[in-house]
Amino acid sequence: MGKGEQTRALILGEAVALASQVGIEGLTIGVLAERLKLSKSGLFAHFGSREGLQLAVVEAAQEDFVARAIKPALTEPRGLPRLRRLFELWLANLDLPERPGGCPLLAAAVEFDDQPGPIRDRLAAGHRHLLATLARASAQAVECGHLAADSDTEQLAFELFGLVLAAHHHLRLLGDTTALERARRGFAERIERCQGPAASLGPADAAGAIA
Amino acid sequence: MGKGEQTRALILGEAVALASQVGIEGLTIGVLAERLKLSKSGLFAHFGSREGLQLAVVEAAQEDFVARAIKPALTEPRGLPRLRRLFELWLANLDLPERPGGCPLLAAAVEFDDQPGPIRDRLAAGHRHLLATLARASAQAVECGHLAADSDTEQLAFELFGLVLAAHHHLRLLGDTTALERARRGFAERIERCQGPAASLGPADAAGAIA
DNA sequence: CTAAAAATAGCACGATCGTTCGTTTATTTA
DNA sequence: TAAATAAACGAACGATCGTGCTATTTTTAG
Repeated sequence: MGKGEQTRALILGEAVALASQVGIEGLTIGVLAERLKLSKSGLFAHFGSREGLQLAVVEAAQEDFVARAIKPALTEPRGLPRLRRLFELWLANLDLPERPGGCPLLAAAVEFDDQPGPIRDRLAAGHRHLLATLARASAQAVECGHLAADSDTEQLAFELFGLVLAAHHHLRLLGDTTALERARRGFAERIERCQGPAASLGPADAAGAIA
Repeated sequence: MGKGEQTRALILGEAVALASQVGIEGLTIGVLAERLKLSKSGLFAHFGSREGLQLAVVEAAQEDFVARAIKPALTEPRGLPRLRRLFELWLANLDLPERPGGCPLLAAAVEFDDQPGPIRDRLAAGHRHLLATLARASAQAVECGHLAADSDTEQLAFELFGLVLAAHHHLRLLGDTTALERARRGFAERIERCQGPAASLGPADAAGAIA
């Protein structure tokens, strides 16, 4: 790795942290350069434009999320355990100490949801990817017999997304530390509903899936 | 109403619409003045500072939300009908034609959730108020026998919030027009869970509550 | 070790930001 | 209608924004 990519990565690390507080639109080349003790122009040269920086920040945050939440979840066995792990890691991502402002991607999604351009496109793509990952994990849980065969996995993914958003909202705006626990309860009870009387499992399988 | 308050209201109307697209932080006195064909300084005088403008915009948006969603819902009879109406009006508020950027309060909440100050305080207060309104409506539904006596109304309010947030997210970022329908399904099924086998209703009451 | 190349710094630009101030126009009051 | 008050304007300020240049330093390659 050349020196260029090295400092570029260093810049993006600080930029993602800063963006978690002030948002992607609040990111400023001057402030970022001052934090890193770089010159504005030196920093600027790495990205060619402000939008280039913003896009790079979004991509860095997305890669970080994949590395923190999605990839580790894949070590769990398919089905409910993996889905549960995914949800838990996702929640953990809302309150990282190195992200003082919460998840920068959620903030960016709200900031750019009505401003067409490459940033919005990238955010939407990542969003779709996460949604698909959730739905796939849910579908695998159905295949494994952990969830009822008639479960609507896309609806489930939608609602899990809602639980995380609500947790983020409550945690950050209200400082409500019970938010994460509420989200976990919502998850557990929502899953339970997919295992209702229609579920065609042996009791052993069902117990294993719940534990 | 003197001329001052009149134009002040006019300014805030345009400001709320603009803020729905660019956010509260994206609001600019210059741009706002140009849209209204006012001078920067003339507009500025109404609020004393940029933060004063931002705060006024938040308050105007909150009052508008109360007038659009909460107050009309109170015309419904207590209990489930009122809760249902509240949820429906809330969803309608996400996609108003005069708010091209969606709900400005949700956007503002994300923007300011980590920036202490009067704006954040005001947003948090409104948030708490809405949450309390949801929980109260749910509690009344329990009293009326529309929901099971052991329903956790605060947990319910939390999850309903999540459904709305998910709908907003999907609708605006992905342009997914099925998002509102997904939220409605989530609502219906979540309510159904509060009417489960533990519910001590006569069948007539239960049918009336569901219809 | 030296020359080519890459990375960073320094400086300046036009634009826009929020804000101040004095003036002018519009509105209300007497 | 005349005086008093309120509202809106116009110009300017210092600061900061993103960005384009040219130098200077640092890293890499031969």
